[in-house]
Amino acid sequence: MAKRRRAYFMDASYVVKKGRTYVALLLKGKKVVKLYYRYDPYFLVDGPVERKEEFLDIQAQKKNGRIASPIHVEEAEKYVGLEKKKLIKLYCREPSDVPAIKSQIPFPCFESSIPFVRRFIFDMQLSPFHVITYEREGREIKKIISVKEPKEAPQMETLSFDIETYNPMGAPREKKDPVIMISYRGRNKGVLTYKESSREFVESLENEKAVIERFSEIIAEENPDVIYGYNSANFDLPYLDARAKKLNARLMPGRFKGGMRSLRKGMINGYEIGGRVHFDLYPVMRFFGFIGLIKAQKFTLDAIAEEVLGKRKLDVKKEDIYQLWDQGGVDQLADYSIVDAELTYDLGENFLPLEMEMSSTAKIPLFQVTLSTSGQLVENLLMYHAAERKELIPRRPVGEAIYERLNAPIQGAFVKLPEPGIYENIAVLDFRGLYPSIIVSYNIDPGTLLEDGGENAYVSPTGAKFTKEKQGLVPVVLDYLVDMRSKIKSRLKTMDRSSAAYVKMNARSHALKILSNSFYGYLGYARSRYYSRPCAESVTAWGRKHIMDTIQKAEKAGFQVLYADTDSVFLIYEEKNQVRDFMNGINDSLPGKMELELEGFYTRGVFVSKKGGEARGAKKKYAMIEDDGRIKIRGFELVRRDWSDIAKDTQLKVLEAILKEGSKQKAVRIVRETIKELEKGTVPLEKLAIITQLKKDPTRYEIKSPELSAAKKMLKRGIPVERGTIISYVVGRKGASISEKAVPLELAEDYDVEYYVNNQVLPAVMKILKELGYDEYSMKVGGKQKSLDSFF
DNA sequence: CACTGTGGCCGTGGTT
DNA sequence: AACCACGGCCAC
Repeated sequence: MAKRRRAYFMDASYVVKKGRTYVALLLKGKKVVKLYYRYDPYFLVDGPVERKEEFLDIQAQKKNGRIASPIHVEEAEKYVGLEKKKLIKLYCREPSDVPAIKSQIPFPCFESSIPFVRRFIFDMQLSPFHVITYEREGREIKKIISVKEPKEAPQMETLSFDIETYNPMGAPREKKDPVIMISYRGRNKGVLTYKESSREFVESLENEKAVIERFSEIIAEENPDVIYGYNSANFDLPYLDARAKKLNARLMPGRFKGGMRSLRKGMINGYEIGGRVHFDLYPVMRFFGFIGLIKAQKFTLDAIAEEVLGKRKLDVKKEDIYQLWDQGGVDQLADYSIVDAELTYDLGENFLPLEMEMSSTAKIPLFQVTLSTSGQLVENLLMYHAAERKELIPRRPVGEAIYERLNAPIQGAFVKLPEPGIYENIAVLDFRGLYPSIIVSYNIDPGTLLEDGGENAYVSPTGAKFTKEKQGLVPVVLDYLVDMRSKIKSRLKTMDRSSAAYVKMNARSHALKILSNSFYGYLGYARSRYYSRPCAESVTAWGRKHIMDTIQKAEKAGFQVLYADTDSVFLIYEEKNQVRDFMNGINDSLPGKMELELEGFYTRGVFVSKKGGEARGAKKKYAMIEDDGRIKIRGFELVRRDWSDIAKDTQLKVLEAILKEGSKQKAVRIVRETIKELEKGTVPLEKLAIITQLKKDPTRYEIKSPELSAAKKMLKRGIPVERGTIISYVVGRKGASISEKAVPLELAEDYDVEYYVNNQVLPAVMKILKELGYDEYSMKVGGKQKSLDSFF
């Protein structure tokens, strides 16, 4: 007797039982359950449809020696561009049969490399965290009746954890060095260890094995849906796993007896916990840093917690941990450990709503979303909607095709050269979501691109034509995302900012923005299934056309156009209403979803010249002050992490003196004072650190550089350095070249005054002070400025 | 192997 | 001194 039930769809995996494939769905209703759905994997063949039965005779040998054959064949019809196409649909016994059978087929195969669980999500049109209504018999789902967006998000149970290890040699060795503490924070919080402590939150157990087993019990008691860690996929979980094996300890962090499994997903390492979501904050923070959502100098827990939460870790050095453990510092260590678990928990709670929205928007289960790149999110969403529209999903490019794409870059945006100087009354107009709005308005899609002819079409400045007859996949999906976001944004304005609903909707708005901003890049991404050079070229060509038209019209209307970059124009105005009238006029002439917006009015702004000298202005470098006193700074050294704080702080003070107070005397005084302090030799080393990431493995560099030289000094001291490590270095006094002088911050003892004056502070401020008529000499010896002309 | 795209600035160490 | 390649980070 079938029972009808409703539950949130949380995650899915698959199992093969008695030679048949079952999708295992993780569902959350009153309780969390795991139920099974019979579903056969399949793929498509572009071959002779009338002889489809012959494909059933294929016998393919798998890697494990077993023979695989298709179990069923049928005809399928799919759209390819604007045409319909007949294909052969071959069903297989289990997912691992697909590549084997495919390799025996002498015709083009499609949709064979889509992971089976994703395939199921597409075909059933599931969304993570949506509510499904289904009929079940025993542990089996017989039918999925509906998938609906719930009014309320599921209440997620969460738990964070962190481990401390004994580390007399610096880095702990998993064969020898024990786990000495495990801290956690969920509904309860605490620290597990095997020495005595006076802290009430510490639970002292008999030995390391008991600590690990007690941790398993705690997880079972708390029963979290999500387990947070910080770098836990690379360190904590593999380490715990290795120790548990060595000690023969029972480590069962999963549900339904699910184990742990390490997996590589592109460049990112993941560690799966069966039946729960392992949410490692570290790769997610890297991703958010990469797309500019968070701004952090480093991606350590300490740095991110400070940036995001305004909280710091306790001050215990990693290399001192074993000494604290040995020398009666268990209480101190426990305090340190529990703060780590709490910070990780707070970060997790902070980012969980956004990741859940990314998950349900991109149709990728949460664990996978935490390991996904922008390209994978867009690709998955497009495949999901391609399945919905019965469109054939294009294959991923391989080999030579990728290199061809990489070797043929696409012309990008237009940037207008600014005239250096100090200006007053600047208005900034910009196109809202320029590239997405172009894609939607001109129906740009690989499938709407017309080969030749075609009457009813948009013609791009490159000559490419896009039909107006049928809306393409990319424009449809993008239109939906952009439209939903604008609706959510207006709803948000009426909502109580502290409510759970607001947090969720705000996260969704963010998720939609991240996704929609990635579509253009994905069209030009060499490894994209939907790569299209004509499409990507048309997007930027239309972008250049619209911004240049706007500049031309602004000049015709009597404005001086100071600067423009991609989607924005900077005008010098006399009356604000003239700017608004001009903008309205432009908007009347724009097609579809395109819109020019007023970004803001600025009372004063600085544009500087390029380093090379001359009067040529520098692009992408300016500072402006708004009517309300807020300062907007772009491109200057002070927004870059690879400049020292002493240079950045001085540059900021100089800009403020000029923009806020209009006082060049004050600006000069600030520079002279900074130089004096540097010469005294009393500036703290932290203010002199230059932060740079090693993007390659340290052995693979062709050239010498200060950061590489500092990295080598770290390696010599046994501090690990690898691709991706972020190096902080100070230029010291010992050595001939700058590289030789570069010393990692933690080993630095002194600094080179000359370097910090001539290569850091002065270059940063002189660009600005040059616009006021000063030269370098006058900064150092306190002489008079070259020119007495006053700007203000 | 590689993190959606192109345009742009600039430091460092090297060559001419 | 002028110029270049490499490499990193930022604007959009």
